[in-house]
Amino acid sequence: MTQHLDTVFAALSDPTRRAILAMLLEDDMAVTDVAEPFAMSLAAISKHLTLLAEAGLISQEKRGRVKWCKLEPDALREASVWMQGFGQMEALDLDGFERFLAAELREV
Amino acid sequence: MTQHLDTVFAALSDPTRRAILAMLLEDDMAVTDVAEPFAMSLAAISKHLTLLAEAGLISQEKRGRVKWCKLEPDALREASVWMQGFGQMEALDLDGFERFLAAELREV
DNA sequence: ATGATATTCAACCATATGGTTGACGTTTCC
DNA sequence: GGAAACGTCAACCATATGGTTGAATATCAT
Repeated sequence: MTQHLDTVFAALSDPTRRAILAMLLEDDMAVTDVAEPFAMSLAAISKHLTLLAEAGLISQEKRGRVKWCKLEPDALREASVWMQGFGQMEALDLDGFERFLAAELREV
Repeated sequence: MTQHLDTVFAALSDPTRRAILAMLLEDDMAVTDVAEPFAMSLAAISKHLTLLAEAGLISQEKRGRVKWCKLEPDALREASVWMQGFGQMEALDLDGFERFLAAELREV
């Protein structure tokens, strides 16, 4: 599990990859279309996409000669949970965290 | 802003650094005490701490010959906000977080 | 069949990262 | 003053990362 966090956070640490994720938020895209706005080679983008897929942040499905890239937002959840823990807890106070969560969930 | 996100996510991508952050959740610590549970040199831990400080995730204050390290959880907020942008975050999983944190600390 | 399109592969390069060791400057204590 | 504790610095090493280019592989269209 912590190894998975390694790859997720490493994937998020590059601005190109974060921009790609933001683009995929709008719609699924082919590799070539993902690459279009960037000032770098298609091969470089292809590598970035492979990395994102290995981190589970996107999935790729090949239909014909086109490989479609799809955002997988659930992969961010584990990392988000990890971070939320630091944001809300003053000390290692799981009771307090639990109370916070209960309140948070009631609001939804 | 995106440059700051680069350094925050990169800092979080290393398991040693995440373990250090988890330790600092409990209390402020001196560099030597942070290093104690790890099977690596003090110099290596010192470098990790420098990186965490540069990312704003911790602050360091020298009092006498001891340098105290303090968690700065607010630094995670920008990154957390970015991730929330991908929405569809399901309810936080408290049990999962608790298990994860225990595992993270055990790994040291 | 030919040619264009979509994507990856392989080799290469420069730089960053994570670790080591040993020497070094400070601060504390006796 | 001298020794021990705290921490960093500098040099070094191996590997990872982010990029390039050119060739290769599939697929589609004519």
